[in-house]
Amino acid sequence: MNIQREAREQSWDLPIQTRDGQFLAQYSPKGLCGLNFPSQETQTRMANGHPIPQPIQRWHDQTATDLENALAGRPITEFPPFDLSAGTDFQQRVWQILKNIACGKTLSYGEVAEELGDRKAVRAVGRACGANPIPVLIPCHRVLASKQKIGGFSGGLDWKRKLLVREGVLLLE
DNA sequence: TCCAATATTATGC
DNA sequence: GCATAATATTGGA
Repeated sequence: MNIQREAREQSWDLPIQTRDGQFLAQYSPKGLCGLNFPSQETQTRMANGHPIPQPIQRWHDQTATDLENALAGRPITEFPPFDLSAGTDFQQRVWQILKNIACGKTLSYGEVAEELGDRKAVRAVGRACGANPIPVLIPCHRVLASKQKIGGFSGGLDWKRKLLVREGVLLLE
């Protein structure tokens, strides 16, 4: 694996208030690089007093709009730029596939693995999904286990169920 | 370089 | 249904 590690780049953390709580978006100079579910930590104000560059403010507006749509189960048409350079090649390949899953549709871990060309990499796919830095916008919640079973979710299974129900996806479990 | 851990899946009991 | 083996990738010792 060839991951070039640079000195810590500058980043900005900005909160997004939704009806489901306050999310926390993280930006690098290249784009959106992280999104956190509401928690005690995201309640604290992060971007207080720091100057926000104009492009990042624009990305953030887009992110906030997208997040509202995603939480409402509506399809997202336009994304802010993503900075996925923190992930490995394999992970970025998986995340790319996830972005292509239409709203209301689901894939199994095995199907994602087949898209990658290696049917046996199902387990690695699950691992890559768990490492997804931008849940909801990169719809890792649309990846289920076989037979429409829920599988797992890094942000908590309640979130996964809630998101899928709002998109009209029916689960077995 | 090796080893344990994983958001899996297919198979056998 | 539950236990188990097979399998790819990752991160840490």
